[in-house]
Amino acid sequence: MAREIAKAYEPQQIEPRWAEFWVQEALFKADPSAPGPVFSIVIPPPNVTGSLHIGHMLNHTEIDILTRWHRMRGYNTLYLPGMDHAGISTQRVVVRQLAEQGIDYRKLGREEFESRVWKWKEESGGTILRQMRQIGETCDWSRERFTLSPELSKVVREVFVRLYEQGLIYRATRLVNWCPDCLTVLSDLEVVHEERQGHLWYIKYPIVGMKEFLTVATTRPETMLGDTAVAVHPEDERYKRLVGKKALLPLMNREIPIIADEMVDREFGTGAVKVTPAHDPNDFALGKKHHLTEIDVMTDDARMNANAGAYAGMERFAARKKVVEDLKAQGLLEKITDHTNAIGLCERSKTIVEPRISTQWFCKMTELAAPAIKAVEQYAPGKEGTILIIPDNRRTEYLNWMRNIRDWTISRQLWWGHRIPAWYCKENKHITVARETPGKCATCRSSNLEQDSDVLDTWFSSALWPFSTLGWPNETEDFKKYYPTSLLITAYDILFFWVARMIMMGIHFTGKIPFHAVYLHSLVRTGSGEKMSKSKGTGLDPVALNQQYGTDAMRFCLASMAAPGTDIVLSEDRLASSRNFANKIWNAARFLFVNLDKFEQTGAKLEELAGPEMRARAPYAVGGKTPLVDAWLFARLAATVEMVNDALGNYRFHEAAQGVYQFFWGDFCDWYIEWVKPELQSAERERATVAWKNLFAAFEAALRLLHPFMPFLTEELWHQLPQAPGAKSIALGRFPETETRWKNPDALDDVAQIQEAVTALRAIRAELRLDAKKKVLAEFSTTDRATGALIQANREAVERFAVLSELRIIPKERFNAKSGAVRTTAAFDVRLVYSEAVDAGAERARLKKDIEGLQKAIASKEKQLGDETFRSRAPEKIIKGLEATLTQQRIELEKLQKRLKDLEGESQAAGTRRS
RNA sequence: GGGCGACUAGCUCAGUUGGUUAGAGCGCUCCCCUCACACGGGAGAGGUCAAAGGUUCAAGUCCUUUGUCGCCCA
Repeated sequence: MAREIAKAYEPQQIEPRWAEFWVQEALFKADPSAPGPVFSIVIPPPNVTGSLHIGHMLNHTEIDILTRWHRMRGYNTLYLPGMDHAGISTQRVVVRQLAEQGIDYRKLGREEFESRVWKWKEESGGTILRQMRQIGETCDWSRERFTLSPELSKVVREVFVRLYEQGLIYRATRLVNWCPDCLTVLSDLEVVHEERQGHLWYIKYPIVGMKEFLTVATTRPETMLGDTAVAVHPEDERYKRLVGKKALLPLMNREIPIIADEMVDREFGTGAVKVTPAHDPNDFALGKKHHLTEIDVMTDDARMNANAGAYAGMERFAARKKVVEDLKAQGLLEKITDHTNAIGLCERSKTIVEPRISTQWFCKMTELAAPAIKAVEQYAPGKEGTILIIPDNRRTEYLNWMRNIRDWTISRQLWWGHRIPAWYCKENKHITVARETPGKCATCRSSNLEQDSDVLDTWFSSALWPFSTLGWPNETEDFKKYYPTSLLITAYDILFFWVARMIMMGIHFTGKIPFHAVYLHSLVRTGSGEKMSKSKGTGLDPVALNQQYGTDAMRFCLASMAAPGTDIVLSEDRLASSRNFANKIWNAARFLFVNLDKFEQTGAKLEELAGPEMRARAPYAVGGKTPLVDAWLFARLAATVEMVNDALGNYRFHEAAQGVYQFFWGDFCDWYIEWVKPELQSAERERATVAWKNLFAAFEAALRLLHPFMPFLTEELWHQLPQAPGAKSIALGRFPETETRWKNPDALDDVAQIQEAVTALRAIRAELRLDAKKKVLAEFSTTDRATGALIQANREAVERFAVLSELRIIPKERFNAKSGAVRTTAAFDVRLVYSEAVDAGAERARLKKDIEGLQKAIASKEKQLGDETFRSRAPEKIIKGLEATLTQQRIELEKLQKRLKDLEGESQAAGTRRS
């Protein structure tokens, strides 16, 4: 049967087919009752609003590589997909859409709004999950979860109630981070800091009863309208006499006390600061300490309220401008200086966060954090209940953050999310927290109840994800089998948002860690090193790039750059090189299939030559002896397999990817295929058959090795090879393990030596600019008999690789190093017998350079080996190795020097003749 | 302000416990459309490993200081 295969690799033709196949066949559905060790991983739930960006692509590539790898190694594997309801983001999206239709969401009312969001979610939410199917992620789609589903919402409520009953959730009035655009409170983590160029305004506050002023410096003059004190440092000699007196607050004409507190920084501004307890965290603390009044001068959307007197109704920055103008007009503005300050922005809307006094729900963290710290601190391989965080510097970051953790604001003034299960009775404002909607107040039995209107922080439900998705609090089969999960892979920028909270909640509620290890991967940056951003238009769109270069190329590219701890700078050049790799493999397969037709004409059957049972017994021997290059190929394969398994076990994706690349391209294509081409056509039936079997066996094993990185390409090609009856997918095949019988150090050495000879001969050709097709005579000489025999035995291959008419192996005495073009190594000399003149100048320059390098290397070794302390302290192995290398280098140097001398003699002789 | 990281070839990056002439991909130079592949083959050029000190028989690798850039926390 002739196999039709396109000349070039066209991912667009093959990817959709397999993506659909994997989903249709439900190949990756987990079975808790199946045997084998467990590998389970839950997706870091992407936002329901999101679409696949390059960061997901990296994250999912790593997850899927490890998932496929474990599955192929016989693990009972679960990769659980799902989504996060993304409170603020989703609400913002739908509010904006409604606004575009001229609808004010508040007028719709809560219920109607919620149903609109659900409708939006069903229709256009969850793009990412569709994209994940497209890119062939091996999720168990039957176990898809959503944080706001009825099941998971029940878990959220259960957890909230338990924490409340345990005293770990409480309601309090605090100064919180308020986003005037999202109109909700934010946790500390949702506020991002940014350095901005601003000003310091120096404002003169008249002192009551004195003809003096106290000048304060502030970065936010509009907040002065809410000042309730002025503070100085108690030791500050400049102001000691003023403490206890009153200042008259300009513009408001309110008398406020001048207080002393050690919190005041004497170096900042004038050393005197205005105190606005309702609008600044430090001032809030100061206010509590000194029992100051808290005057909130703003509305929830950051306009000045009635407490701001004449400024009421003005937007905060307009108010700032007006306040400054008015102060100036009254002669109370001393000066304005430049000042850089860190301002807090809402992570979502990028609006400047307003510190604001507000009653919210909080989660106590120190108690939850303690065991979560311990679990990471006490990590040791195999130690029960401990968690490995890699890379190591992230572990330190985690511990530092956890040790200084602060209470978490968990309520949000939104409509989209898990509504807080707390009810207040209208009469007495008693709080009732319950799993089911209560009929009566738990305290006063009033039936006049109203549920808290707020919802929970989205991250509150994400924190439960590793166990809520598996059925907790029920002891389900899934929970028993797959929890704790094996691993969490996520980007390091959400270490605190997700990972830390998952660990705390996991341990607290299940008594077990949520995962055994956390691998934190890098961020993908743009060419200029910035974090990719859709809004700035600097993000690469993975979907478009997958379309263009192939998902396999994208996966391989990301994997090959994913060194732990380093950010990835992705470029299209790099992507193209991965695509080229895919094409290389495609064409190697094409070579097999194209040539197979010829072979089949002799009556051979591929199924017999390359079926699974046959492949399993490779490498094959001819007349009882495995051909050198076949032994070499399988030895290289064994080394690669070992390396890849080791690298993947240690999250060293880049090493694994580069190992496969090197094997497939360097060893398999560049050397092996070229080497065995004549064998495949050999008139000797046994030789040809053996070559075919080994070729197929190695290729198929390499496909399985590559499969986790390039699933589509390998699936496509695998199906074109003869497989066992009923074998459905390469993804369910076995990942190669190191076969001891493949190992063969002698074959590795021998082929390396042959390659060295070939390279030397090719180098001479290149230097002489010989026509690539012109066959020339060459001589090979060595003092080592084994080397001579080796080259003799593989003469045909060397002749073909170096395009020689003949390679003569001649004794050293007969080797004429003086004429023709020569290359020399410690082990052998080669020479092209070529009548035309060699460019002696270039040859001399090259020799001199090589000699210089060798001399340097030799000198440093001689110095080292001559040192008694070195000899007494360095390990035997190092000394022996050094000595061996030194001997080789001395031989080589001597030969090169002789060659140089000969050349110089020649040119001198030529010069003499000329004169 | 506190903590962390990076600086290696023109570019983007590897380099696991200190140990024998420091590697890859892209780009560059030269030759070749050889019957799997020009998304290819072959041969090359290119680095005093940011700077200065120190520890050591031995430093890209460990320590200190400096410079430049970046990140996290407050």
